Amino acid sequence: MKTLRQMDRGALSYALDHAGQRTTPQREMVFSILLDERNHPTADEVYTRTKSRMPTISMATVYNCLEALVTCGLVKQVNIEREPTRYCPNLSPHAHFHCRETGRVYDVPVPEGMMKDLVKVLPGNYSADSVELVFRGHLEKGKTK
Amino acid sequence: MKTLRQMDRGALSYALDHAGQRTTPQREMVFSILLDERNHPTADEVYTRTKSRMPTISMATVYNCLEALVTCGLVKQVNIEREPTRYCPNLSPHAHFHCRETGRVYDVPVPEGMMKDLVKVLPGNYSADSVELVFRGHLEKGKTK
DNA sequence: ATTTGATTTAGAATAATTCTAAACTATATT
DNA sequence: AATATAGTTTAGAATTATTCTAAATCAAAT
Repeated sequence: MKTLRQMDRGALSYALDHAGQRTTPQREMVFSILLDERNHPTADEVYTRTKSRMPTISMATVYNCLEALVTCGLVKQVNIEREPTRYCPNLSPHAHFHCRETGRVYDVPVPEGMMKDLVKVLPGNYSADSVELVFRGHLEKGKTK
Repeated sequence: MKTLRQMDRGALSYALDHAGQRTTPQREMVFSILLDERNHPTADEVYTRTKSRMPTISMATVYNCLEALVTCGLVKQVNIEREPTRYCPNLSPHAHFHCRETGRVYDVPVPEGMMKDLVKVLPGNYSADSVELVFRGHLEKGKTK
């Protein structure tokens, strides 16, 4: 895919505008890159991919764009151990699985309502607005995914 | 508490030995510091506290000791967002709650077997050896803890 | 047409962590 | 007990992801 679909473009402009931010070619491109290959790239990987289509973009701009996308809620940051932050445009509730062998991160869909149920383990005076569930391990041979 | 309790000392020596590592004054001190105040200190905080009782210790040694404790299974690393790694000597299954206001991290005990149940959301070819559950939010006024 | 404010950019700065190599310590071996 | 061996500690340098800075660019509003 070379460019943002109309639907995604609309969602992007709407979300950015809602957060008081402008829609720019760089932000569109970075968002497009994230949607294009949803393998939880790092900022550096996003930079490399973006640069191939928009050679003048800088690393700082990639960070700026990613931050803008996170701020306006279209992208989630995924931090695993001390590794570089990864970026994930999957907005539906899900967990993450981190393969120790390949280092890859996979989305794991969770049953409807599970994330909300988890919050119930918290004592009454704890109020959570985000729940993060990360598994670490390895993929059994045979299936790669 | 000024020094390691006999029980903890034994557990430490046993665990280190089991991992092919020696029991040293520095490792004992760092372990003692972690057990003493269980508020998920960063390496830097551990360094400061340790230095007050063992002024010649170096930062590198603190990192070495923490790594040794993690390797031999007595301490867990807790990574929240991009903040410095924190260290937690609580070995029973628990979740973490990260207060956005104070930055503090709290242990949240979870019901028996819950962590194991969570693994069931994974597809068959995913094999997890660790489960991490982190809540983020704030503490309601009134109770501080 | 001009002002204003946001965005992009390159490069410098920051900060947590890891690495390096020398000094030290403890254990094992003679 | 003396020596060799291997693990540990130490200070400081190196690394690296990320943030900061200030100038240049751009777009919207007056």
